[in-house]
Amino acid sequence: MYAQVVIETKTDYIDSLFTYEADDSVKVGDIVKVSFGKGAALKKAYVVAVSEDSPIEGDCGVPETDTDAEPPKNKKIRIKKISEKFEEYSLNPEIIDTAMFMRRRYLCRMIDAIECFLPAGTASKRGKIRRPLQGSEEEIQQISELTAEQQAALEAILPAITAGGKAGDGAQAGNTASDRLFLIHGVTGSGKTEVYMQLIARVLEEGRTAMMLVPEISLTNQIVERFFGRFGREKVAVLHSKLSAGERYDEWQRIRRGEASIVIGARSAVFAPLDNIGLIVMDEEHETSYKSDKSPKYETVEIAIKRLKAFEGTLVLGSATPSVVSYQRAQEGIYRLIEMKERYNAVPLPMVKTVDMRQELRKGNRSILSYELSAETERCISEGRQTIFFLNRRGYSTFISCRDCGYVLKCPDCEISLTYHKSDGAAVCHYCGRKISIPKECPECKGKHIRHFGTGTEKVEEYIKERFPGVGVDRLDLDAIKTKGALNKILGDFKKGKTQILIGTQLVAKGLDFKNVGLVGIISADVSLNIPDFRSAERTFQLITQAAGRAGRGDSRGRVIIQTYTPEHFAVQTAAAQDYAKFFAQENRMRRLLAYPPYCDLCQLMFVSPDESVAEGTCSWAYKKLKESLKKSEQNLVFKPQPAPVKMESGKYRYQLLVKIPKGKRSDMAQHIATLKKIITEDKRNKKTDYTMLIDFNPYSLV
DNA sequence: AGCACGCCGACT
DNA sequence: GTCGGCGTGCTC
Repeated sequence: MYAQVVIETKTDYIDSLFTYEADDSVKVGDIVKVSFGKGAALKKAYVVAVSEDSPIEGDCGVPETDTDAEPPKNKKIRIKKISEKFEEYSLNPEIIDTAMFMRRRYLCRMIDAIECFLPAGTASKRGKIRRPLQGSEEEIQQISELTAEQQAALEAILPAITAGGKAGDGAQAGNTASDRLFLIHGVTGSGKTEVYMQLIARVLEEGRTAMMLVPEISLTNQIVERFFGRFGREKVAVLHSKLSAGERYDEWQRIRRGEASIVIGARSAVFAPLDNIGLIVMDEEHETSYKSDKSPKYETVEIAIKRLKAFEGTLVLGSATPSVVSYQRAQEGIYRLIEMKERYNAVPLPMVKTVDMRQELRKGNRSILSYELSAETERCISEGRQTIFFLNRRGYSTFISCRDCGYVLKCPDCEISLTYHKSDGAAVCHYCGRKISIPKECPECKGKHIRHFGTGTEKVEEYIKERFPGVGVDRLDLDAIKTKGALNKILGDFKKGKTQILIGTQLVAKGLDFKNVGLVGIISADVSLNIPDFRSAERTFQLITQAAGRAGRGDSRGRVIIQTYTPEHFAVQTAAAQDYAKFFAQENRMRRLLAYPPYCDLCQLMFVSPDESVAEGTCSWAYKKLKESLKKSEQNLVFKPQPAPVKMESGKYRYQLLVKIPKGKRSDMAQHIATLKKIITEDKRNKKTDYTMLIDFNPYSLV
């Protein structure tokens, strides 16, 4: 009996499988301890395959996907024995299979994929179970009558749940994988959460388990409380990175032992050790926090689908503003689309007005607030209602624009807003690297007022306090909530009415439910519109829609004012009209035309080194190597090396390659990149140069 | 990453 | 003579 294992190690070089002699009890997913290399200490290792007969014939037992598995060159290999079994916990074949999927999809190391599934922290010495949200309240809500749309959504999804998980039956019932993947497009307040909860209840009745994924759970204790109230504390486990290591460990064990059958959490909860998963819900599916920012840079929905496959489970994505990629998948029949258009409590959607800031300038108003937003704020204050100001300010990024006509400098090749680079004194396209000198006058209106801009929430706060003296003003952004408890204080003060005006970034746009907000002011819709990324229109639409959703959640209708220099932009117009279908149609057409996702995949290869010439040199070298490995007709898919938009980060220089991968060619290209990675690893070993290559498929931000 | 092997200079 | 410097290479 032999076992192939992945060794727990931090080195890049060891990303292959090693064979050990094992006794019959060893199974795939077991964790063992082995002696490895020269060292005396035992290392942890994860069993990914077992076989009866002598496997060392060139490591033939290596899983099908492992392209690295070269036969050892006639060197005799001493097969060691597994020393002991790690008894505290183990993984299982489904988890190992998903980890191998991650390795080939994201080109990460096997050990990094496996570690996603492991608990942080260790067992408590005291044997006392540590549980998060111990003091929180259970919110009991009586289940009121479902709306027709909620009912319809349930009826559409329930058959998938009842048909799934019965090994073999699925296919006979005509139940294909796509019949178990749903996208709910439901306006804010259409009652999606109630639908989720009823589906989960049904899954539990079937004796299966469920996952409820939300972006940034630490900001939304509300939903945990609702789940505690509905399903009971014991059945629900909470997982996210803000928990202490101990709490995470104990929750993880409760899940693994089957004590908790519902997991609520942020993206990393998709790795929870649930078995027999019947349902995974991803609320606010368009949120960027579902993409991991560190290696492996996985897409939560892909892990969810992969895991569900093993159990014939059901996926439900929900959003008021689905991502273009997801909605297109629904158009193609990959997801089944469910529309929910009515608001639950029949409060009309807010009145939305767009203010053209160019006109304001002509009227002589150079301040942050337009006359109208200023006047509306005053009215709101006098009526005793509250105001939210929204500004999504990106720290370092600026854009270049004509103050007279609103024209924004864009790359003629990529249709992407150009970024001002001080060191170059030029406008640079972050996609193709093209540099353009900044024109003295506007190419559109010949105006002489071409400037780059920057206003953040702090500047807004300062201005508002001056403009409305004596009014309680607070700010909610990442800087403001650095200290513990600050978030709850800011939210609490606003809820109690201690503060009348709240200024914030996306944090104020997400899911906050304040009844007394009469006005939402979007300080500048242009901030997100002008970031140099092909998704800037999509993000702008989402942010405006979400921010607007904060107004008028009580009994009376709210107002929304959108300030912008580009009122004619379709993202602003469709958001103001609250017309997702129109937005999608136009954006989707553009993506197809320019061959951006969902009509291709992008891959970013980033070369990082403390030595700039090394970063630059290896990037160029890799560019050559990668092109060489491709067919002539495909070589134009690799863009020239260029310094990353943020050229230096924490003392290291960054150069990048972008690869545009045509639809359906992702795994082919991944093979080429995997080969490149191998060459790079060898090169590093030989030359001992200090650099790393980071691989990111469909990065969420190219800046 | 560790860890041992191995081939040159300083020291009891 | 021998101790130990860290350059080199491997890990089933």
